Amino acid sequence: MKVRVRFAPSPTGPLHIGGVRTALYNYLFAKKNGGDLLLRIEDTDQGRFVPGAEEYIIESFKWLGIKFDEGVGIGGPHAPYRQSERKDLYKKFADELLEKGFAYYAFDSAADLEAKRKEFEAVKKTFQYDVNTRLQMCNSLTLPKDEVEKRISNGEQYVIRFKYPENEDVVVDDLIRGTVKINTSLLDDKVLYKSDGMPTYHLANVVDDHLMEITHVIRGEEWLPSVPLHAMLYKAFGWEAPRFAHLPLLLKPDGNGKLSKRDGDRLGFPVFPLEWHDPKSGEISSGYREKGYLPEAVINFLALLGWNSGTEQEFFTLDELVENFSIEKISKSGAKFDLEKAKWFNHHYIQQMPDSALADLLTPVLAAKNLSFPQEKVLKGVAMIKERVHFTTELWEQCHYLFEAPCSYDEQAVKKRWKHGTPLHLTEISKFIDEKYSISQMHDFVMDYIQSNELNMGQIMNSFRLALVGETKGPDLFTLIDFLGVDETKKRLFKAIDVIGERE
RNA sequence: GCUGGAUUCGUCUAGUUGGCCUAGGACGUAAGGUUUUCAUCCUUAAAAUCAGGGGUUCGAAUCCCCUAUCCAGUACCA
Repeated sequence: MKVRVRFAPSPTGPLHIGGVRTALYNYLFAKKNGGDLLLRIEDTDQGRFVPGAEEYIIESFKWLGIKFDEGVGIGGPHAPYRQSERKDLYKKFADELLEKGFAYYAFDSAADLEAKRKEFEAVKKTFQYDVNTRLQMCNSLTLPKDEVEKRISNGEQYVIRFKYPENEDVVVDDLIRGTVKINTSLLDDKVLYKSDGMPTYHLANVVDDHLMEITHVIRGEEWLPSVPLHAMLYKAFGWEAPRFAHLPLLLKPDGNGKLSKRDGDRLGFPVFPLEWHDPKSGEISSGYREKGYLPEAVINFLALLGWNSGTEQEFFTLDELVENFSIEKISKSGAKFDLEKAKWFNHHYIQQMPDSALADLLTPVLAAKNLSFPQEKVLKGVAMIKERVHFTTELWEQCHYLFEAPCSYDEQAVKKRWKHGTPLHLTEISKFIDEKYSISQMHDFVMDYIQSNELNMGQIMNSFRLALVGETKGPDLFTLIDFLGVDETKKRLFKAIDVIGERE
C-alpha cells in the first residue's frame, strides 16, 4: 500500500517552527517510502480563523523547499482539502455514530456545564463528562426519545458526544513510543460535532484521514492523549486505523516547557519561518528568512532536533535527509532549541553558497546606497569576506568598508591602536602606496619602514587598517589595498590622519 | 488532582539483541596555534558516578520494581 501522510495545520496564525518540523518529518517519511504528502487545512473553528494564515503556511513551505503532492493550493483527487469546504460531509458520519450507539446528543448549555464544574470543584473533584456522569446530564441518554426529537426539530442547540464503551482497554501501538494503553472509563465523552454545525478536530480529522487514505499519522506529542479517542473512532466506524507516530515536543532554550511565541520575543530568535504581521494587533513577529537564515540551514538543524542518522554526519541536504530518514531513529524526549547550533549550521550553508548568489544579495544594498561597482568587483569583495558571514543579513555589515570609506572610526580601536606619531608614520608610508609598485613591493617597503624605524608590526598595521576599515577587523591588509586600489587607499589614509589627528 | 509521556556532558545526541563504554560525536566553553586585527580554520582540554534507590546477572546506561523531577492533555481549540 502506498504511504500517504499529511500535514494538517489550523490557520490560526503563523506556522510555528515546531509545526515546520512536524511537516518536515512527514515529508521525509513520505519521500523515503515513495509516498505522498498532503496539505490539509483544519479550519473547523471559525472563531479562531486568521486571515492570511493559510497563505503564510504555503509561502513558508515554498521557502523551505518542502513540496506537497496534494492539498490546498495544489488540488488532487480528494479535494477540497479545506475542512470548512467539507462541512456537509461530516454530519453524515456523526449520524452514523449516533445510529450505531457510539454517540449521543447532548443539550447541556455552557452555563450548565460550568455549574457542574463548580459543583465538583467545591468537593475538590474535577468534572468530566464521562461514563460516570453522563447519566446525570441533559442528553439523549437521559431524555425520552420523543423529547429529544422535539428539541431537535424545535431548533434547540445540541452537540454530539462520543460514547465510550465502559471499561475497555484501548491499546495503540505508536511508532515512536511503543504500546500506549488506556482504559475507556478514564476518558471523557469528547464533543464530535459542535452546535454551530461544524465537526470538532477529532471527528473531522479521523474522517478525513480515512477518506484521504492516510496510512501514517505523524504529529506532535500534544496529541498523544487523544489517541485513544481516535483509535475508538476508527473502530466505531469499522475502518482500519492508520499507524500513529507522536513526535517529541520542541522545548524552550532555557527552562522547560513547550517553545512558544513569547520565548522567541524574549530570547531574540525567531519562532516562525517567515516574518509575520498580525492583522489584528499589527504586531510583527520575526522570521528565519528575514533574520538571514538559509532554508537549507533551517531544515538541517530542525531535522536534527529529535532525530539523528545514527552516524556522525551532521550536515544533510534535504535529499540526504530523505535518504537517511527513519522513524525509528526519532527520539522520545523533547528537544531544547539551541540558537548557537542553528547559527553554526547557517554559517556552514552560507559557505556553501556560490559567490555569485551572495553577490546578488549585495547588489540591491549597494544600489540603495547609490554605490555602483562592476559585478566582477562585487564578486571579488564577497569572496574576501564570505567566511565571516553567519547570516545573510550581516553581509553588508561585514563588507561595507570594501565599497565605501569609513565615516567614523571605532573609538575603542583608536584608543588602543592610534598612538602619538601615528599620523607621521602613516604619511611616510603613504609614499609607498603608488601605481608604480606592485602589491608585494608595497608590502616589502612597509616592512622595511617598520624595521628601519624600530617599530613593531602592530603599531603600523593596525593603525593602517583602522584608516582603511574604521575598525580593527577585515581581511589581510595588502589584499585590502589591492582591492581598494592605490587612490582609494591613499584617500582613506589621509582622511584618517585628518579626522583622528595626533593622539597620545 | 486525574490520565498519559519523558529522564545519558550546559545543549543536541551515540549507545538500541546486557560485556569492545576507563560512556563516543557535535554545538557552546577554556587554552594554544594560524593572522598585523577581527572572523574563519586547526589542535588540545574540561564537561554526564547514564535522575535517585533497590533488584536480576559473573557482568547493566542497556532487563524488572519503586521513588523523584519535568512535560503534555484534561474546552462546543486545534
